This record gives sequence, structure tokens and C-alpha cells, in this order.
Amino acid sequence: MQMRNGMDDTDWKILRTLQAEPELSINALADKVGLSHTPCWRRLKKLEEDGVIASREIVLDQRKVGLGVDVFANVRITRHDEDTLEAFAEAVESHPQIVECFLVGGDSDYLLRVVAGSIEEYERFLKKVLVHMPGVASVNSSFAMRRIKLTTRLPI
Amino acid sequence: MQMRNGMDDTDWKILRTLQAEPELSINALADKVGLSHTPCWRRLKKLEEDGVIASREIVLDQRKVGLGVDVFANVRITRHDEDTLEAFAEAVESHPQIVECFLVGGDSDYLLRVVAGSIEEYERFLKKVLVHMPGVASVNSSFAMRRIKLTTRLPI
DNA sequence: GCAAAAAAGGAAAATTCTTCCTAGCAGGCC
DNA sequence: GGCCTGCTAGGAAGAATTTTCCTTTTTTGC
Repeated sequence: MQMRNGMDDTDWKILRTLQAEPELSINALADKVGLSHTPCWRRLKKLEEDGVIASREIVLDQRKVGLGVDVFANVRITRHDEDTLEAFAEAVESHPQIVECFLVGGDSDYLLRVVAGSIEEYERFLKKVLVHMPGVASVNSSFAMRRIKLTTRLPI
Repeated sequence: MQMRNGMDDTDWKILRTLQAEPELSINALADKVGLSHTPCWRRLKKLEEDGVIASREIVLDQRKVGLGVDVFANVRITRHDEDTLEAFAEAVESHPQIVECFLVGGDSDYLLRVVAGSIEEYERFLKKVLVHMPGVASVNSSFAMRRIKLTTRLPI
């Protein structure tokens, strides 16, 4: 049996099927992957235990909860030692307006996505929070004019 | 009763509670928001119907499914007419490796996040797909060296 | 203060999830 | 080959959850 990352074809099929239709019941899922519900259920539990399925989430409509503005902030840091990095990461974690943060090579140090209700609200967040986060040297903000795609589904 | 975006305090509490713990059963959720399960269930259905809750998703561990590489691609476009934009958006939609795409102001036109199994795999995707997408003038790639945060939970 | 409308609650039905036990199959060993 | 062992699947029953239906309470407008 072909194995990839410790999973056989049936496991992959479960992941693909569930990604496409996350609300499928065990029975419906079992049907689609060609198992009866019990073994299917056991595999699903194992995938959750192993952390392959990291979590289940509800995804809200940003606009409908009043958070229609996405801003990408390029943050440059003063020093690159581990302590600064750590302190910055903690600050990122503690602010729910920051929904994404990656340490990137290239021009700038961190790339953040920040959500806000309005441009003004973002500017307040920038001035009151972002620029005062540990080690921040400069912040360069780009407003998203349109969202083309944003998904949690991975190409497996 | 205070209303924001057509929802009262209880609706918001449901959203906040479910965002924090998406797997709560109706009964547990009802308990937490101080309702009995029936009205709680009705509100939940309404939030789903209205699209405030856009979807429920399963989130996979990128590393554990062999997609440990995140790349941010700044894509510059030749023309900015609506047709080019449309064609580009369609191409983005059709490639599951592209998990995010925003039209941004500032330096560059589009910011994409692409997932891949390795740097080599990304480079193939870049050469075979990205640069040939409609209207693309140039692509500037930044590899993510570390993921600090990535969440679907909104600050409501 | 009263009537109408809206929201909440309780009980029961339907569905789904979870467990338990049995059966089938493949690989290793004599 | 025959047999044991371990792994995976399947069926049936029990538990829990979701969904519906109907009644009661609360709120709102006059």
C-alpha cells in the first residue's frame, strides 16, 4: 500500500473529501470514500489525534461582522536576535486584529495581515499598537483593494 | 436592545463563543450564551442562512500534509483594465496552490500566498504557471521563514 | 393595560455519533 | 500448507446531538 506522510490512499481521500465538504456526516463521508462508517470514523479520529486535522473552524464573513478592511503591514525590525523575535511574536499573538504574520526574507522582516472596520480604525491601530510593538523600526502599510481569494483548503 | 450589523448582543456572543470553541454542541453553546438549546439553535441557523457564518472548515496541518513551504508572490500586471483583472482572478481561482490573493495598492499589484512542498516545487509552479497567468508582467517571490500566526478568527 | 408579535423554553422525534463485539484478510513463522 | 497474530472493516446497539413542534413567556406598540 502506497503511503505518504504516514497515510494511505484512504486517509488522503478522507482529507480531500472533508476539505471539499467539511460538514459531511460520518455516514456520508464513509459512503464517499468507500468505507462503512465505523472504520471511517476511526480514521477520522486518528487524523485528528495525530494533528493532521489541526482544527475545525467557523469562518465568519468579514464584511458582515463589520471588518471589511484588510491591510498588509510590512514591519521592519531593529535587531534580529532571538529575544526580539520572541517578544514580537508574543505581541502579535496577543492582538486579535493581526490575523496573519510571517517572517519573510527579502525586503522586509515581517508581513502581517491586519483586519479593521475602517481605514481610520486601522490608522489608530497602527499608531497606538503596531509601531510600539517590541523591536519595530518601521511599518509600511498596503490596503487591500479587493479580495480575490482566501481559503484554508490545501492542494492535497 | 443594542444592535450592530443587524445582530443583538446574544448573536454576537454566539459568534464569539463559537469562534473560540467551534466544536461546541448546541447544548453546550446554549449554556454558555445563556439560552436554552432551541432559541440558540434557531439563531445559529439564521446566522448561517444570512451568511454571517460563511462556512465551517477543517484546517489541516500544512507540514503534516507535506506542504511546509509558504511563499508570498508580488505579482505586477501589465494592464489594469477590468478584463485583465477578471482573467487573472479566474486563473487564481483555478489553482489550489494559491491560497490567498489580494489586489493591493502600493508597490505591487497583487499579493499572493502560495503553498508548496518544497522550494523546488514552488519554482516549478512559478515558471510553469504564475508567470504565464493572464496579464502578468513580473513576479517577486519572498519565502516565509517562519509562521508566527495564521488564523481565521476575527476580532469581534 | 391590553393585544399582537417576537422570542424563549420543554418535550419528543429524527438523525448522527460512538462504542462494542465479531468477522475477514494479510503477513510471518514453523 | 497450516496456523497464529495483528490489523482493518463491518454490523448492531446505545448514547448523544440535532431538529421539529407546540406551549409559555417576554417585549412592543397602541
